[in-house]
Amino acid sequence: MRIQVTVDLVIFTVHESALKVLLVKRSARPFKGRMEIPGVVIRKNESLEQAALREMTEETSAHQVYLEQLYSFGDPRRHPCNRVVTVAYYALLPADRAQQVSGNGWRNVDQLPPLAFDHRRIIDYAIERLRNKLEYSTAGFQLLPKKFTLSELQAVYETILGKKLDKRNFRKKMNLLRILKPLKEWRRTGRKPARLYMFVGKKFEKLKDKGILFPF
Amino acid sequence: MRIQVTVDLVIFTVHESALKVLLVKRSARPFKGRMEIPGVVIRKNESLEQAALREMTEETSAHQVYLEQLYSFGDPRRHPCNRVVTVAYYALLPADRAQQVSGNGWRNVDQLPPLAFDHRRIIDYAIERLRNKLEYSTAGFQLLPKKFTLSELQAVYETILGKKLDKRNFRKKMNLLRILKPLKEWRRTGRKPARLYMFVGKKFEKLKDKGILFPF
DNA sequence: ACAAAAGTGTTAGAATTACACCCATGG
DNA sequence: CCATGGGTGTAATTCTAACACTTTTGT
Repeated sequence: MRIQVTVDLVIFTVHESALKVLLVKRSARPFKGRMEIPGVVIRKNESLEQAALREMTEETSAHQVYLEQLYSFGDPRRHPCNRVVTVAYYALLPADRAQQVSGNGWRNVDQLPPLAFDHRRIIDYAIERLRNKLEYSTAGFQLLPKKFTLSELQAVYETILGKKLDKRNFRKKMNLLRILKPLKEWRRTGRKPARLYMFVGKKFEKLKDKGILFPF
Repeated sequence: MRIQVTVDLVIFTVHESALKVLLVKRSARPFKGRMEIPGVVIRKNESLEQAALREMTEETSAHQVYLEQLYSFGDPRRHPCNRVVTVAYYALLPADRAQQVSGNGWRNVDQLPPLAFDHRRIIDYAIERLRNKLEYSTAGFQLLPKKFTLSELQAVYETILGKKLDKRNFRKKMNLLRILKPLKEWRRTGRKPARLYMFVGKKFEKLKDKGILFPF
């Protein structure tokens, strides 16, 4: 039977204390003119992940990003005309690199416009996954530039989890984890200069496997 | 481009202190004669989940089972002839109902024969997911009959996690969770009769959302 | 009476949580 | 000199993990 397989991408970033996703405007029917998340039809000789990376690069020019398969959506009525099964991925783009993305596609996840297909549901599902992932992995670091302050890191956690965290407990925990390297550099944007840190763990490390959990 | 979409099923059960998966023998090429996990090509008007349920019923005659999407595998070389993207699901079949499955397809996950395609990898991935799921959900209960003893429940946990648990701590935790209803029935298979319990939580409840975690 | 599995509490250590003040800088 | 965000420690509580003996039954 004739089925089209696509890969759709929920690309997250955090900016100005808000979790944002990258949307693009549909130029074809159906849903012409509506916003949607970026997607591609997979090619003959590429894997699902390769297709996701290809689309990621096309939309953001970004390489080396955190990218993870989210879920596959295959309801026969999700596309009004054809039968399209989509394998959704989500990606985390550091704030500094998100600024370089051309166009103006970043939308606050709390203020999404009507979207094409079931893309709203896909985004909702991705947010849920991201929240969970934050607690037992180092995904949060993938949303920050290479060098960042502890306040910036905490702000990412607070934004995604949607709640305030205690500054001292947060820092204590980060110290314990031993995945941050303090640099001899300070950021002088606010009043008192803030120390910069680098993430030094492995990119996709599961902290749970080491018996470590973020207790937030 | 022409792609076939299938749904493959990793069906788990626990029997005689071993985690088992249901395998079937391939009757068609390629890999004719090898064992594989059950799979179906999706039909025009069914969703992915419906296809998974259809195959589940076909193989086990079981309804009302725990079924969850696992991951989608789409490497262009995973099928030697065609391009096949498979959406893998995994299911948990209670021990008593697993005995009623015709044929002799249950294999210990520690002693898997060579499998067709990338099915070995799919099973390995499903095991990993199941282990994780056990810790923050009530998935473990789905592998037991409606009524069960605490020792049987503990055995399921020990089997899947691959390690011994402390009996008193295990029971203390189960008490705290308040998801077990003690019955006025006892099982008289061993020496001292063991009290039977029923699971009374919601089927797919995420205990984490209630701030509850299995600490094993 | 003995073997086998059922059942039951306590305690030490670890992790989590709540909480308040001083510091360095720019304006 | 003051407003702003950076930075730091302790104590109470909760959770986890280690540990051994008694009970009940069938043989």
